[in-house]
Amino acid sequence: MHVTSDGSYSVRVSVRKPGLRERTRQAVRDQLMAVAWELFVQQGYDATTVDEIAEAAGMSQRSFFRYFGSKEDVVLVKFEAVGALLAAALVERPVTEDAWTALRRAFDVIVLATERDPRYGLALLRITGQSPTLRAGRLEQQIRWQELLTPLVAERLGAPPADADPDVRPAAVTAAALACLNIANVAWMDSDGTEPLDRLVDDAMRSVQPGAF
Amino acid sequence: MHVTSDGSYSVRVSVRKPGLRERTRQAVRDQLMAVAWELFVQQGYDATTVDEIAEAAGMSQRSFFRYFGSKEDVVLVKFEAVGALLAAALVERPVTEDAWTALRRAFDVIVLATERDPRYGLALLRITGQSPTLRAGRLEQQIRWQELLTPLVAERLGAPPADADPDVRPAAVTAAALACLNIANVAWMDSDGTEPLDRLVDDAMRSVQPGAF
DNA sequence: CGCAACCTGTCAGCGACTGACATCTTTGTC
DNA sequence: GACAAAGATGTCAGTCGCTGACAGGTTGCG
Repeated sequence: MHVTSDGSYSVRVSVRKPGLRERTRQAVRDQLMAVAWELFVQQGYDATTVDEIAEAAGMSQRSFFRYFGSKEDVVLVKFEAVGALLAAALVERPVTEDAWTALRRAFDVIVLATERDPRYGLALLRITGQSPTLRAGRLEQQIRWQELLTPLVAERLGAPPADADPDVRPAAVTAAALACLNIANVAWMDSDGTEPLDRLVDDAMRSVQPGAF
Repeated sequence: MHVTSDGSYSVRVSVRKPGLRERTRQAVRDQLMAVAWELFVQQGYDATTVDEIAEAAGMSQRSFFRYFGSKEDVVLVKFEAVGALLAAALVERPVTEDAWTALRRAFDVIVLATERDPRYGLALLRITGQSPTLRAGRLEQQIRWQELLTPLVAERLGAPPADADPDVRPAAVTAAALACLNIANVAWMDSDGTEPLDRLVDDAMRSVQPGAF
């Protein structure tokens, strides 16, 4: 909040147009991500130091950390947006669909994006699979997705059958579905993108889906 | 391998009795874990430095790292054994049981251990929930469990229905079950151990179980 | 114009972790 | 019991990720 000379307040609402400052900031972020990406692909994640990235982008290490909270963030931010996309796709599904099917269909946004540019997805999975830190970070991101999707799944499941003070069902269903997605992704990566991701996700989710046994 | 003066070889087989050396080594490890545990409980994981742990155990920081690969390992080794226990419990289940039920029953070894000493389990979950590093490490451990259990689940599922070059079903089922276990554990912790873990695991796994919809 | 907000680099420091070296004890063998 | 290999330990120095504090420059806006 900023107090003007006449004593009135001008509160910044987030509906303001980007402004040059923020746009440059985002541009730098993007460039930093691009530079880091290239280095990671070339020499691996662990073998690349933050100093290298910063220097390649023409700035000090300290400035790098003003744009990203940590080294892994440069990669992991790529996953952040996906959570919101997934949630948006899920609410779009017709209410008549059961939770499991709706989740499967929501995953299509990932499947389609991957099919559109398999090499990018492949590289992303490979890089994030390299270091334990990154593997862990990806899992953490999945937890965020889960937290985002669970309330939406809860609506579809309806009220719990009985007392059940803490209803674990929505979280369980969501987590199970995400686990399937994850398995499919790994299998897809292991096949070098040969196997159709579409089918892998289907297989994974069908094998757990209600009525499979 | 050791070459003796007459030119013969004496190869050490791993079937040797513990020996004082290994026993002391294990004792030091245990003591290190105990000391660290106490410090973590008292002042938190992040607020505790490796130097503190080492000093409290009467050794140098360097020596600490000769017993544990990393700071998080001191806590995470506690999960290592559980994987083997889980696998052992799973093979014990009758072959007539379907994979999902067998997994549920295998999880009883965790449920029972937790009910026997709830405070320990509660503290363990709380500590590992503190730092992002530890949360991530716990997830990594679950991946180990998954790798251990997947082949066993594969046996129960039998041959894939058709071609299905890479059969994702065993991994999917295993991962989904572990996800349920995880959800139940978190819910149990959130309830401060009030809710019976037994029921939470049941609820979580039933909600995903085949035939639930 | 002038001022405040923002961005920058530099320096210093912490904490996790590692390699190398020297020292001392234990262990197995003759 | 002497001897040599193997193991354990401490110290030192160094890397890397990350952070706070300070000083100076640039930009946006009234």
